Amino acid sequence: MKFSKKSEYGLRALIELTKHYGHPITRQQIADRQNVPVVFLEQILLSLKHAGLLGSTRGVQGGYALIKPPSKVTLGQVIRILDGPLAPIACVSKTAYQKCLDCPYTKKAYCPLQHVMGGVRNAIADILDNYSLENFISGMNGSRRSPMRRATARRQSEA
Amino acid sequence: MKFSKKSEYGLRALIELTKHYGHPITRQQIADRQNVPVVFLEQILLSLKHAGLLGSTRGVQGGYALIKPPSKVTLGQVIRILDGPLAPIACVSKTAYQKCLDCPYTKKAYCPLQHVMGGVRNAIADILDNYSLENFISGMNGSRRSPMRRATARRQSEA
DNA sequence: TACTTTGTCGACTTATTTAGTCAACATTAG
DNA sequence: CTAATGTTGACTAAATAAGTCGACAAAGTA
Repeated sequence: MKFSKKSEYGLRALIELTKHYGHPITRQQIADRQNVPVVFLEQILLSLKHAGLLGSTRGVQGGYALIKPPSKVTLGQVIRILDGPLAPIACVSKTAYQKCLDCPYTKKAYCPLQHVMGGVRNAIADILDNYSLENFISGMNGSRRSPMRRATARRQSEA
Repeated sequence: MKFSKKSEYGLRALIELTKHYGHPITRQQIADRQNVPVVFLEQILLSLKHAGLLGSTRGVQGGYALIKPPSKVTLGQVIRILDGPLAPIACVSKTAYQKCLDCPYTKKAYCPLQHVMGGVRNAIADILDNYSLENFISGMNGSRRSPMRRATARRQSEA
């Protein structure tokens, strides 16, 4: 149940890109500051570009830049681009539903696994789809006003 | 971010074992009813046995049986046995914490990724560690008295 | 123009994990 | 004894993850 390095690096790259919103920065700068392998990072940046989150300019003074407002990009979007659906099993995904072929329960409502995993999927998506890049970088300093609070305050105390 | 087939099959096997709590059933019966490859299932049952959840008797009339009360076994336990930690990144795991070596943020509190992923980990663990096998099989019929309700009712409506 | 800096693309490699399979063996009931 | 069952460890094949490489394209600068 882990996210891949791709997602991790991608999100870390977006920290830098969000900080520099409005100005392009090079892969090399991102790689250095976030300590990720530059040639692997390249792949990731390209994926994010093709998905419409980043723009790029070539040549001297070139680089990548975030082209969507940080408040409009959620971590859920980013992770889906780089890692695929959030759902722990395909038959409870809302963005990439797939019927599970070997499941012995014909009716959705009768499958205990689907029941509980649907809950897990929603819990994950509820956090990640409501957490923007703006929230993301502000979670870095001492601020406690991020939307995380609303979403997890109760749970934190129980877990 | 998926659970492996191992976890899925293991949980499905436990549906059968919980239904037959008190009496051993054979791998073959479990495999047939839950539609999983019998030789792969074997591995899984052994892991669950070594972890202390199942007992077994050999020979004719033998088989596997759940030896812990269904109300005392949580899905979180089972998944940790078969799939490892629930946390989406190792540095937020409570049961298998590992420092992330390439993270540029020296202080835990300053890492945005750790901040949000900690929330995700707690959301997942809160569901799975509070969901027992008893709840699991009762989620199968029309019952709406499972603890899932408390944990996810609000979230469901938002996601 | 030529050169340097940067991004673009596709193919390639390598390691790890997943999802199984197999064969030999141990135990128990009848 | 023997048939049914669990036990163990090694093995394999396919997929995925993680990362590399080389040739090329564009944009600015001398």
